[in-house]
Amino acid sequence: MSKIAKHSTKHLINPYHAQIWQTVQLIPQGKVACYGQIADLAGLPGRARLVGKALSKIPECGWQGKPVPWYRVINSQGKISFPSGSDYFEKQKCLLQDEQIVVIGSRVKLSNFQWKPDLAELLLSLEF
DNA sequence: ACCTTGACGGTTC
DNA sequence: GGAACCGCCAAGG
Repeated sequence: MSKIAKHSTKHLINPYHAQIWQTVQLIPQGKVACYGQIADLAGLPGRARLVGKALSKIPECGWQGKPVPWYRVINSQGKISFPSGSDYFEKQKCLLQDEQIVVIGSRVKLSNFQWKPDLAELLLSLEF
């Protein structure tokens, strides 16, 4: 019986990650958000690095039936965090440009494209 | 239980 | 701009 408990623990969804995935799903298309911004909105202030971790572990099929737009998350300097030239870098850049977001080099102008949710919007969509 | 790693952030120079 | 430095703290070894 102890065998069963051990086995199931390993496959539980990490609640921090789930919360982050859910928050990332709120970023509207055509907008971007910073790692730290997502951490704050997800109720995990100061844990930007955890957001990166969570994004790297998004399930193949998305979360709760919806895709997680990981590519809309960039760092606080407005830059894509992958090393320029890497596969992920190029992929993220393409996906952003597909949404009419202007990417120069590795930079997006936050003053033009950063998502700024208002209070009402958050209260309606967040369930925690 | 201890140590290292990070898709980060802010401060400073 | 950008590079160095430090704070942060969950995850994985």
